[in-house]
Amino acid sequence: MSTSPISGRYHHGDLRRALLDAAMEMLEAEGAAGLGLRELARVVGVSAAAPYRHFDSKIALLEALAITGYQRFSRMMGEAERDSAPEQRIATMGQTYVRFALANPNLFRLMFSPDLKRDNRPGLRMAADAAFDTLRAVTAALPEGDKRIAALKAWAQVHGLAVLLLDGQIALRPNEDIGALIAAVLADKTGFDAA
Amino acid sequence: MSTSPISGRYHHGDLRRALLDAAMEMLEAEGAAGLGLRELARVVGVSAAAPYRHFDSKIALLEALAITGYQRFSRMMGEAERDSAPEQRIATMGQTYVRFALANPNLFRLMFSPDLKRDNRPGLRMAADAAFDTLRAVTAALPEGDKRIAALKAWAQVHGLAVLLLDGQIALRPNEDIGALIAAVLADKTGFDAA
DNA sequence: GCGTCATGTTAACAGTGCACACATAAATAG
DNA sequence: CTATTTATGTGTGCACTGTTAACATGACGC
Repeated sequence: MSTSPISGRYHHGDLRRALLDAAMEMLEAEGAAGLGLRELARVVGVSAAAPYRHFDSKIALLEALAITGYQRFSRMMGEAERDSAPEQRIATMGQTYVRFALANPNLFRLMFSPDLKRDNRPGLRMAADAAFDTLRAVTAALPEGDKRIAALKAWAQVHGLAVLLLDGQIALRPNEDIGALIAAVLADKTGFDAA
Repeated sequence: MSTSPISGRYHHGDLRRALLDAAMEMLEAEGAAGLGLRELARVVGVSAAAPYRHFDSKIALLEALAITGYQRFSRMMGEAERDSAPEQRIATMGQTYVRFALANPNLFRLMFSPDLKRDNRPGLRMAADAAFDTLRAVTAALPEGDKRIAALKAWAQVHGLAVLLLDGQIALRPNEDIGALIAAVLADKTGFDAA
């Protein structure tokens, strides 16, 4: 926590930042459901109603967290895109996608939470669109054929892998390298035809 | 709702069933977070504490719902396996997987919820294992090569597709047939090599 | 009929999100 | 520099939640 409240003051100084920082920690520690506004206020050392001066509701707070999540995600994906040769681009970005999810499980879950999408405030939509634009840029690097299907397939593979790993559904072998696993799954050429 | 409480009686008759039925409806309507034990009791026409005679906690109730979810899922996947020629097996079961998710969004989400997995009661584990055993049986039908990777890839594809569709992340074209989309993604042979 | 026990009820506790009126201090106008 | 407006934090209260404990009811075996 980088904020120093200078305790005892009536006005906090930068409560919004302090709330966001503490909330992000609580989110990763307990999940979105375990993040309580009152507990959050308690942690930051402020009254229970104070957070409402900065966030309309709990969902608005979560939305702000999700937005910074999209920004981090976007930045990482952008770096992955720039730092990789065109042929490796998709593999590298796939790795980055899954690694981001594994590094920030609850933030990742929050970003894809339908509860947030429900009352779609524009801020979230914009951040999400910006992040996914980075993904869409990869479509160009896809092999020939139906690019939309190929893109969907790549996204589904990567996202499915991330979610299954997050939920502990995939049993990793002892000392197994996750990166190698991701690479193997992405590179696999098996097709499951209906004939 | 198939249960008739014969209103006015002190003892309900089959409260457990009534609770499960109503809870399943509420789950699909509102999601697991929106399912309240008190509201549930109110709907069934019973006091707020009554459900605790049949379920230790809210999480236990959700667990029971998830178990019947796994049973339905297992049954559908089993039928898909039996009713399909070996070459089409994977495609058909993939279709079934995604269709189940789309037909029971919140139940599907609940089944994969990490909150349930956290305090892993044996009943849930068994139901889940039984369901996934049906999936594991398909591994045999996979093409040659590293079967584990191919199985993981298939699972990730199908699960990712289901989750992305559920969360409204995939924009469907007007009048687009979901079945065709699933089939196209599954059949696609694009591999994303790292060289 | 009598007791036992499963299954209901009522009441209470601790916790939550949120809204209101009020207090304080920082910013701004004169 | 003072006066007033505005931003920000406090206190209190409401309606709701999950959960527990003590008590009531009635179904079932003797």
